[in-house]
Amino acid sequence: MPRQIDHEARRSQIAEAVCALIAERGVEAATLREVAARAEVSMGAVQRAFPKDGGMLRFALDHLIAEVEQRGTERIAGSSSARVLLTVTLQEMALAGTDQGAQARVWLAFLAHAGVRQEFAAVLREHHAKALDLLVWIIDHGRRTGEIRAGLNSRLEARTLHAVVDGLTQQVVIGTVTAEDVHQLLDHAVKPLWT
Amino acid sequence: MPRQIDHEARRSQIAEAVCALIAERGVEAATLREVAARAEVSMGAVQRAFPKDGGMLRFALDHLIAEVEQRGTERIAGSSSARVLLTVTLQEMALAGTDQGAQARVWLAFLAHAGVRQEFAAVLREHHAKALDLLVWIIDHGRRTGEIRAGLNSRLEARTLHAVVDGLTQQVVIGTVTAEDVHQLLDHAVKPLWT
Amino acid sequence: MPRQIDHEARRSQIAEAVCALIAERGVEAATLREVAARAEVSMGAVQRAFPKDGGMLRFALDHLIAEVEQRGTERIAGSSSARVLLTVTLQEMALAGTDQGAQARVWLAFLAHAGVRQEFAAVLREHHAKALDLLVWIIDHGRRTGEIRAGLNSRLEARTLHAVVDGLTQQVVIGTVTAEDVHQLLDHAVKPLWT
Amino acid sequence: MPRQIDHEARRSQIAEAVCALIAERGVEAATLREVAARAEVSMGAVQRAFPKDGGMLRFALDHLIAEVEQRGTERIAGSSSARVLLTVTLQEMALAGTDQGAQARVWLAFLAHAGVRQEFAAVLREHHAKALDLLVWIIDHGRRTGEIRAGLNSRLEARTLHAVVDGLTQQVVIGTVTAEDVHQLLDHAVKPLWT
DNA sequence: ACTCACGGGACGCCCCGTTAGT
DNA sequence: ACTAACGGGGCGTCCCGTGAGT
Repeated sequence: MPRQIDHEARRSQIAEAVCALIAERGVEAATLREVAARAEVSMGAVQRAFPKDGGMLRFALDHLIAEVEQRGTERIAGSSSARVLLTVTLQEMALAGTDQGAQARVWLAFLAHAGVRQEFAAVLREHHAKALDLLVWIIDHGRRTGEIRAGLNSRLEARTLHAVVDGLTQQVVIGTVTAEDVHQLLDHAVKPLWT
Repeated sequence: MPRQIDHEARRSQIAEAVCALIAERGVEAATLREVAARAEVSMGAVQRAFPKDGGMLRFALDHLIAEVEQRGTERIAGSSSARVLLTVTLQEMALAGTDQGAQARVWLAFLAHAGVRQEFAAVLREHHAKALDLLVWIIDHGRRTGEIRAGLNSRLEARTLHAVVDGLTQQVVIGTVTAEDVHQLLDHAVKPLWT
Repeated sequence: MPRQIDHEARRSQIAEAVCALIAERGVEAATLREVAARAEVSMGAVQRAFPKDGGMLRFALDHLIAEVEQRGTERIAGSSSARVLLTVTLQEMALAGTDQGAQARVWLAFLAHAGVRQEFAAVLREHHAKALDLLVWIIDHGRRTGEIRAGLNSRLEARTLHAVVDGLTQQVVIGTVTAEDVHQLLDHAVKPLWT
Repeated sequence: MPRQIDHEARRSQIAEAVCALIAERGVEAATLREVAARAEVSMGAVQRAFPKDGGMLRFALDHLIAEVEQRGTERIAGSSSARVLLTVTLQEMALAGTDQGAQARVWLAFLAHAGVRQEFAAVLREHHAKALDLLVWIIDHGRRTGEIRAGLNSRLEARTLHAVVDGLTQQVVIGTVTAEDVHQLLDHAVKPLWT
């Protein structure tokens, strides 16, 4: 079924274009024409890939999430230290890497979009839950390894940390923090957890 | 002098309409026509109030910020306890009140918009700085009153707390936390500060 | 009744403005606002002077015609030579004077307008008839003085000459003839008449 | 190739509509919307045919000129008699045919427009020169065939005749002459030329 | 008498998603 | 599979004539 593979690749290619467009000019700029031009593909091809217009945006969000998750997964691969796991995960979640400005902007764009379109909020909630679970798991893991203090509510800590990274993403976008600041602030935020 | 009009009131009225529209359908829905209809005003009146279209959005943001700031100011009026000051301020900053869902959505919309339009980012940065300074001041105040532990970097703490409230605003919008959750999480986040 | 006089002066002043506007930007530019601004008068004053908008244009046409006629009258005053009378009259009718470019343009504008608005055509017809009668009278006068050949149909000659000057006005406007050319062509056109 | 369209035909169709509109309500009535409606075409189609609005009017003028020229060419086809050539040509130039009232009005409208818009004046000048050359050629031809008297300045005669027809066009528009009058006047105007 | 503000209609333009015809 | 052409909705803008209020 070779066609299917091409199809998926095409969708990814388009999703990239969508994200690029959103990063540059906002969600509303992700129109059929613009996307086709940016992806260097014919308009017809885009429509074939995404019969419904909304589907395109939706897929782009999924694509973005997958991208972020994979990037995080890669960076923590092989680590068993809770400290490393937690630090790296939070950094990745904050989208504060020097090459992630666009991603952060796109993320925020989707977030705002979710305020207005239910289905996107649902996707975001799902991702949020997954990320939260990961943090909880890491904290629990740290407790087991002794790196993290016992006697704290791991879910509560995870939620707080998640809030921090989300807040930092915003600051990255408006430009009040640098990647370095983010690292420093995250270090400070997790400090109370270490034994 | 002919027909006298309170221009500022008119602008505020329009700004309200703009925010309502953004809350419901996003920044892009805040077109001249829609705004005029929503504000129950003629299109011509809107244009007279805001000769340049961009000015309207910009003013709406200023209006929103002023609204939020005033609401915060009112709620902390008369308090001298750092604990109360800090708690209330953070709650207000998080826009988590049960009647603030719309405000939170609008805020996020502007945030996303700022990712794409420099001038909005500047406004947001300015507000951010102001809020941060307020937090720093409160923390320092708490230190003076002995409510807050000495030996901590108040700016660092303030930045962290600010990040937390920003993150919580997001969660309010996508619907993963309730107002109550926010209060609880904020309490937890500030706990390390108290003596 | 001093008020009435002022009123008439005001109307003339406005008519001048109307003509200036038409000369520069066409009939459609003669709006209430533009006229008021150009005449350095308040909009209200213009409306008081011309309750109906159409009346303004109409008056301006009358004004223009009066202007042209007076100018012609002045230039032929005192002449009894048919040759002079005819030559000067034709020159004036052609609106080819070096300072009459604007007048010619306005004239053509009204002409075109008359193609679309009956009442203006009527005014123009009336003026046309008057001018024609004048030419006939001059020719007959010339015959009586012996300057002009007998045995020609004066009305026919007058109509032809009128057509010539009208055509020349057009050429003045589009810029294919100079004032000098006009004089030369008119001389040539009347040559067959002289004894 | 997708849907094939004869662009030139479309443009002509639109030009017709433009002329019809101008004939009825003046140049200013030739707006995108009106033209589209009159040509029974969508606004988008008009814009595709004439990306710049000004181009539409300009093309309409070219179209009108071509129409007039072609009509003249057809009527003189096959004639070698200078008398016929000249008479017919002048009649056509005067736009005095019973079915040419609209054309005459449109012509005048463009003429007035040219007083205000340089580029139209240029087109008109060009057409004027061409028509003049034709008249000169016919007169010279008549001299060669002996139909027209020698010893006259053909250019001067041509210019005079041109002025006459232009003037007659005006009179057609304001309604002071009939088609018959025009023929009679033209006959009279050319009489001096015949041997 | 004057002027600011008004409501609104129409303008040119942009560009959207779709369709029809290779 | 591709794309030119489509119909059209909606944008911001302009500015008109009118009227309410000094």
